[in-house]
Amino acid sequence: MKKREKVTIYDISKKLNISAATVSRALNDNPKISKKTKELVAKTAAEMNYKQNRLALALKKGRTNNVGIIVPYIDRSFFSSVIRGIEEELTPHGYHVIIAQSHEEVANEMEQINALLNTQIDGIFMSVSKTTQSADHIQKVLDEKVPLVFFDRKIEVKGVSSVVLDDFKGGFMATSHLIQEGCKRIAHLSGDVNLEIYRNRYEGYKAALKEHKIPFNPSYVLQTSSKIESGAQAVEDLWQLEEKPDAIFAAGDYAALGAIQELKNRKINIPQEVSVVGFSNEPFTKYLESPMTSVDQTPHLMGKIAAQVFLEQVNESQNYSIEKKVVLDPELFVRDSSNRTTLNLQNAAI
Amino acid sequence: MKKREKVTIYDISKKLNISAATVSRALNDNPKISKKTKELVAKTAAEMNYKQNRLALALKKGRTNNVGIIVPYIDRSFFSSVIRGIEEELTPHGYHVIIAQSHEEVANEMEQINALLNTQIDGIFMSVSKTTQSADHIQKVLDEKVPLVFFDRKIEVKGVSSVVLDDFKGGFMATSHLIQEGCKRIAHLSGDVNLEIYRNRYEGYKAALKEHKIPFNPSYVLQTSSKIESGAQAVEDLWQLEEKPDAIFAAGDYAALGAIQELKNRKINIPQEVSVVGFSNEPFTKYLESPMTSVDQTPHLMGKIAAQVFLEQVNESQNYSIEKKVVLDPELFVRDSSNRTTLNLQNAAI
DNA sequence: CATAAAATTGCAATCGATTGTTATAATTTA
DNA sequence: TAAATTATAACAATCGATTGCAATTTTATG
Repeated sequence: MKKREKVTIYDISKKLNISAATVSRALNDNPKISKKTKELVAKTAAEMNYKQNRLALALKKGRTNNVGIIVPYIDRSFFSSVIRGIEEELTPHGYHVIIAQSHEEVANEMEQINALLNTQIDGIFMSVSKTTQSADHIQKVLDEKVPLVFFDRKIEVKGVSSVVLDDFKGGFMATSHLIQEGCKRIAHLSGDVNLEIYRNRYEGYKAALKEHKIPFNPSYVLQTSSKIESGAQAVEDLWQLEEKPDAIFAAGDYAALGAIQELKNRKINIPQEVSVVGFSNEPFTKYLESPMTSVDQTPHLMGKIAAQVFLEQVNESQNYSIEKKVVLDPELFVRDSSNRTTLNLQNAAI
Repeated sequence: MKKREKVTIYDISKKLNISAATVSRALNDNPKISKKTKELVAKTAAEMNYKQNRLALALKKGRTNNVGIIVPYIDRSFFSSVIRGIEEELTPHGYHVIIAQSHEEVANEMEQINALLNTQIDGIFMSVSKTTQSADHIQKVLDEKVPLVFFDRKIEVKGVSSVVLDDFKGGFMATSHLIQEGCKRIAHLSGDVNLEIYRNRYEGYKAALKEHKIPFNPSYVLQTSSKIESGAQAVEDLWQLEEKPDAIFAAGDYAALGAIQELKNRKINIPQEVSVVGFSNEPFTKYLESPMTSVDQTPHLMGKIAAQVFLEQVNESQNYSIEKKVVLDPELFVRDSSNRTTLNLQNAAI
């Protein structure tokens, strides 16, 4: 078993008795090289099965054509879809995508950032962890003049571009929808308020109530995690109240699912007695026997746009200080869990 | 806005009036360097915020500490879980994980392989696409002596390690379970027989029938895709038969879901009249109002083990020809869609 | 045919770190 | 105190490709 032996431009240059510089230029279609030489080099390179060593190129050019993506967990539907979007947008441009997980811990986030910076990536995409508060570690990225693009979860850092969902609007749409379906006492399961996205959904919820002159009742707002049990627990708590809610808008699909399960336990009809809307449009929502209404975050598109923002940034060459904020529109997928109107129509039709 | 200026060992060497070689050795704790110098260098490096350029290192050492993973789609639950497993196992060893998608096309698979080889990755993990037949492009990887590990979907290539599920056993377990639940006429939705995994599940199905002396009925076997509609269509077809099945074992969860939906359409009780078992244990299966029985492929573990196999391989230094075949045990998650026994107990209890 | 102009190609430095070999300084021994 | 050892550190080549500048060859012009 021979050792791996790679063919270099020097091997080609020796074989043809020309300089490596000429080989390099020929392969790069440099106008200073004659057609004959170019063809000869191309042919020989092919024969010798030459492959450009992109490592050497990267060292010389100072660009690796690798970008890093840091997310809490890669196997979460939302994140893997964003990653897919980024990969599909960047691959045609010759970039490779390196993924890293923070496991929702700032400490890991910092380590991953450092590790990525050491490998000389050309850019970083990230969605901050729940525990991220300060921007100190982010600053290091900026100090190295590495383009950074936040997606979905961001923190405010001057000079950093971001692509996020209009979570306020998402919350507003979801709540307005419930109001239009005739709900008056809408509870909200809010998710981790440490994250801006959840705060915005909450604000959207409040704004929708206000617009429709529905009084805001603080006891209808519970903070939940993204766990199913948390949603079930919330229903238990809510049902201790005198005035039970007639709708639940959860800032996450899992909490919404937990709520639905607990409501079913209590033999409460969905959506007639209580309508439920989730957030994220997780794949499972549409496969439920009675599918769940949810706000879609267009993750694939988010990834693609984040990639485009990055590309714009690297193409503006020297000026790395451009800051672009993209806000995507959410999309409400109305399904059985909140669809009183259509349901009535259906019933009427029967 | 100054240009990005990185600190190199030369900057340190100039500042301290020593050679770059000494700086390098000092940083690497080489015994030939005095303690004083080491401390001085370490201190200065920290002060100057020096970061080792792993690119230069990689060029010198011939190792990038990057590995590539090629999967059909990264946002499929199974694959993203495997990727997570690989990432978590390799990150502590200083490796970075580059991901690439084949979109189920050999052509893309080849391109991605070439692109990865050009970037000089240290290894490749892959799950072949449905359209992959020949091993020509795989051979290129071996020719370059790059360690390759197949996971889940593989093709037979000498010298390549693999980590797969015991799909035969999975099919056998699923079918045996149905038989134990009292089913006699078990249909099978087989998935793309071009892939070994589906052929194995099918074989497992047949073996279980045989073991329990249940006659094999070819008209109970339909080839489906991994689409929901495909499963629904299969039920339509099966219900044309004289003797309707009393159970369905689908080689994929989506086909199983489609089957369940169509059965419900036809007001057929699950599991009493027809029991259903899927394969993959997709997240949605357990969130269905009546959760679906499915065979779990332990993707996270599969990723971790694939990573371990890779690590063993690179540590065996020169000998790249070791070939390791790991076969993981599937796990059957019995849920409502096939659980007649417990259901009866429950009913009895009421 | 000589010379200027244009077209090709080669030389050598560079990117940043590593490492075998050699040189210098410090320490020990006679 | 001089010679022999040993401990430190410097030199220079290397990994593979790129590129400014110089050199050479070819073609054009007078």
